[in-house]
This record gives sequence, structure tokens and C-alpha cells, in this order.
Amino acid sequence: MNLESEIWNLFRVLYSELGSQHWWPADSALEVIVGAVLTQNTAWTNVEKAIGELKRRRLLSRSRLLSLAPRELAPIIRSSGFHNLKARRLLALLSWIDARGGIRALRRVRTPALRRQLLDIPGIGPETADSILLYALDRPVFVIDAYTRRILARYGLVRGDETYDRLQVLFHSSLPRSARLFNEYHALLVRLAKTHCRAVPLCSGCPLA
DNA sequence: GCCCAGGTGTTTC
DNA sequence: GAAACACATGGG
Repeated sequence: MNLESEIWNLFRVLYSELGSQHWWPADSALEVIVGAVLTQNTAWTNVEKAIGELKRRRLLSRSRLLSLAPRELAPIIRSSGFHNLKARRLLALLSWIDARGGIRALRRVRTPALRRQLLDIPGIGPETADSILLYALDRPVFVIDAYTRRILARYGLVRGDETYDRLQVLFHSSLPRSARLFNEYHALLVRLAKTHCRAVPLCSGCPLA
């Protein structure tokens, strides 16, 4: 079986074993965007605490967040780590969205142009941009993260040291271009990585065994 | 106490 | 290009 077929087959196996994942864990597009920045190289449990703190203080809105200086926001999101850096990055991103006329306005921009613009914002790299495109804006863009890379390498489909773009092209050329599918597939990879097979090829009870 | 976690930017070779 | 480093907290 060729590589493209293996990629497609992996999705079918995961979906039939684990079912629909209903991702990203957030109540709004804004919350996805905030989470996408805060989760950079950080365990999600730490991000949850920070988002919970923002909600507790009723700060989870673009205007309320933008009323804060980085020095004020940083201590509130402290638990997500790199908080000084992330406070600046998040405010820069929200400020850009604000200047563009809000999240609704972004929905009218074509995906390739929007992706380029997001990548031009300091602190927004390919994974953060693609997470926003897929999970906040429903664009058919596959998100490559450490889990994706680890699982594919674990099953011998890639070496693991490929570039972000190369892995993304692999998914894009293997699958129908569907936001719903990309969402489900990436979520399944994360679910698998979080619950199975961290240290050994196939743990007992692994759905792929 | 040590290692890691859903990255990104900068510097250096 | 690739590799090394800074950025920081909380959980195992």
C-alpha cells in the first residue's frame, strides 16, 4: 500500500475504533484562538487553568483582553507558561484581528491569503495559524503538531524529522480537502497520543494493535 | 530534583 | 537548512 493510502487507512481505523472526537475543546472561536497561542509548547492542563482564570475574571472577550497591557495580562495567564511572551503574542494577534474588523470579517478572506497574513504576525507560526484556520474558522487546513509527528513516526509512515510543510502536504495530498475530516483526524491523533503508546510501539489494549 | 509539554524567534555555523 | 538557545509553569 502506498503512503497516501496508509494515511487514509489510518484515519479509517482510528475513527472506527475511537469515534468522533468533537474538537477543539472551546466554547467559541475566540477561545480557540486564545488556546492556540497559550498551548504553544505547553501541556493543555496548564492552558485550561489560564483560560479558566480569564473566564473567572470575565476577560474572555476581544475588547476586554485588548484593554489590558501585556504586563497586566501576563500574571493572569501565568499557569500556561512563557506568560510574558504569550501575553504579548496574544495581544498582538487580537489587535490584528481587531484592525481587520473582527473574527466575522476574517471569514470572508480566502484561506491562502489569510494563512500568509497570520504567519506575518510575530509569534504566530504554522501550527498556531493552522489551528486557528481549522478549529476557529473551519478551513480545510491540516494541523501538524508534536502528536501528529510522533504517531506517524511510531507507525513507520514517516521518519519524524520532516518539515512542517512537508508533513502537511502529505496529509493534503492523501485526503479529500474537508475541514470536518481534518478536524476529526487530527483530534483522533491527539486522542491516541494522549491515551496510548507513549513509550512502546503498541501497548496492550492499543486500538491499532 | 529532573524531564517533559498540542511552538516560535533569534543566533550561529 | 540545521542546530542551539530563550522563553516558564505545573505535573509525573
